[in-house]
Amino acid sequence: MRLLLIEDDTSLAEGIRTALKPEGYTVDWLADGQQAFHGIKNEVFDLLLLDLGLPGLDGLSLLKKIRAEGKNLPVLILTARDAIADRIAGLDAGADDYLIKPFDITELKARIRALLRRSAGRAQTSLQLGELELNPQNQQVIFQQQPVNLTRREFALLHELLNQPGHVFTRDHLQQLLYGWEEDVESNALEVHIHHLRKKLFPSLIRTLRGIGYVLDKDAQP
Amino acid sequence: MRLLLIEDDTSLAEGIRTALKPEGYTVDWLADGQQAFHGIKNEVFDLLLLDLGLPGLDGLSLLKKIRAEGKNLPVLILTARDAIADRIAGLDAGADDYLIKPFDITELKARIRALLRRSAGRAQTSLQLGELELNPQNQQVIFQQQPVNLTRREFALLHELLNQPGHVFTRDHLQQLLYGWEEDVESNALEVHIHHLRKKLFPSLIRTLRGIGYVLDKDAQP
DNA sequence: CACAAAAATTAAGGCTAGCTTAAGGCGCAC
DNA sequence: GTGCGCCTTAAGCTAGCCTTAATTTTTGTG
Repeated sequence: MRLLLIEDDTSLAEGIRTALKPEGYTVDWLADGQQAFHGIKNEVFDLLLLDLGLPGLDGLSLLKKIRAEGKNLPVLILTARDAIADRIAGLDAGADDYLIKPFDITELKARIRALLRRSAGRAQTSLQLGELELNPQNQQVIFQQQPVNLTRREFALLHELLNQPGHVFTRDHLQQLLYGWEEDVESNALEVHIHHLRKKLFPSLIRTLRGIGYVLDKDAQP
Repeated sequence: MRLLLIEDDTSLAEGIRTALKPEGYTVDWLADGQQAFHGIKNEVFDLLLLDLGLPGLDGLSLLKKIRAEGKNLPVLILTARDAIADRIAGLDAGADDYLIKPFDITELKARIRALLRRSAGRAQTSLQLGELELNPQNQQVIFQQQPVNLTRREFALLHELLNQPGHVFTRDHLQQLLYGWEEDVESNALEVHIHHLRKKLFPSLIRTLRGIGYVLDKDAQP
C-alpha cells in the first residue's frame, strides 16, 4: 500500500512516517499542496493523508480540486482545529474520514485500515485465497493452518497481489509500491522478494508474465 | 494492437512507449505531422495518440486531414494547453477523447483500452469464440476451461485475429502488427507463431488463405 | 501428372528476462 | 555496544522465447 502524506509540520510528518512504516505502508511525503496535486495526478496512491491548513494551496481547496478531477482516492483529513464547521467542510469536500490533532497513532492506523478496506469494497478484514489468508491488522499470514513469517517487503507485496487476484501488476507498479520516491532501486530486489514469497508459500502462487510483471491466479493451487 | 504516437517531445515519447509496451501494444513513433499523415495513409493502425502543437503540420490540421480522408481511426489527443477552446476544437475535428498534459500514465492506459474497446464495438473486455476466451486485461487465454500459456507474440497474434473473427488478415498486416517498423524480419517467424498457436489450441482455428494471409473462422471447432 | 510456389514442420542456436544464491551492510532492538 | 535479521546488491545460472534455416508437405497450375 502506498500512501501520500501532505503535512507541513516536519516533525509530525516524520513521526507519522516512522509509525506507518512497520505496518508495511510506503509513505511518500509532500509539504506543499500544489506539489501534492501534481503528485496525485501522475502517480498511483492508495490513500491520502491530508493536513488542513497548508501553505500554498490549502488543504480544502486541494481536496476539492482532486475530486473535481474525478479521482476516487480515499482521503483522511488531519486537522488541528476542532471546529465543527471545519470537519463538515472537509467531509463535504469529499473527505472520507477525519482525525483531530493531537491524535493517537494507533487510532490513525486503525482508520487507515478501515478506509483501505472500504475502498477495496470489502467487509471483512482479512484477505483469503484458497488455503492462504492474510490479515492486515496484525500482519499475519496463514497458509494451510500454519502461520508463515513474512518480512515487511514480502508482506507488502503479497498484500498488493492478494488485493486483486487475477489482476496483472507491472514490475514498475510493484517497485513503486515498495519504494515510493525514496530510493531508486537499480537491482533485482523485487525478483528476490518474489522468490522468497514463492519459497515460503508455494511456487505456482505467483505467475510471471515475461516482459510484463506478475499475477496471482485466482485458482492457484500448491 | 498497433498504435501510432505523434509527439515531438522525445523523452515523453520514450516514456509513453516504455509504459505501453508491457500492455502488449506495438507503438510506432513519429515526431512530425507531415510524416505522420503519410504513415497513416499507408499503414494500418488501431489507434492514434496525437500531440496537439506539433512542428510542421500541426496536430489539429493533421486530424482534420485524416478525417477528410474518411479514416475512422480512433484518435486520442494529448495536449499541454488546457484551454477549453482547444479541447472543443479537437473534439470537433474528430478526436475521440483527449488527455491534458501532464497526465497519469495509468489513465492513459485506461483510456486507450476504452477507445479500442469502443472502436471494436464491444462492451465486454474479454474476447470469446466458442470454447476459447482471451482476456486482454490479464493476458490470459482460456480454452475448454483450461488456461493456456501463450507467449507475447502468440498472444498478440491471437488477440488480433480474435478481434475480428471472419476478417482476413494479410501476412503483411500481421507482420507489421508484431514488428512495427523496428526490425525487418526476413524469415518465416510469423508462420512459426501461427503454427504454435494451432498446436496449443486446435489446428482448424486459423485457416490459411494461400497467397493472402489468415482468417479465424467464426464457427471454428476443434 | 508434374512442377513450382507457398506454407507447414521441425530443430537448433542465441539471447535476454527472470531465478537463484550468497554475501555484505545497515538498522533496530536489547 | 553488540547481535540479529532484513534488505539490497551482484554475479552466475536457467529457461523460455524468438528467430533462423533446412526440410517436408500441401496446393494450385499448366
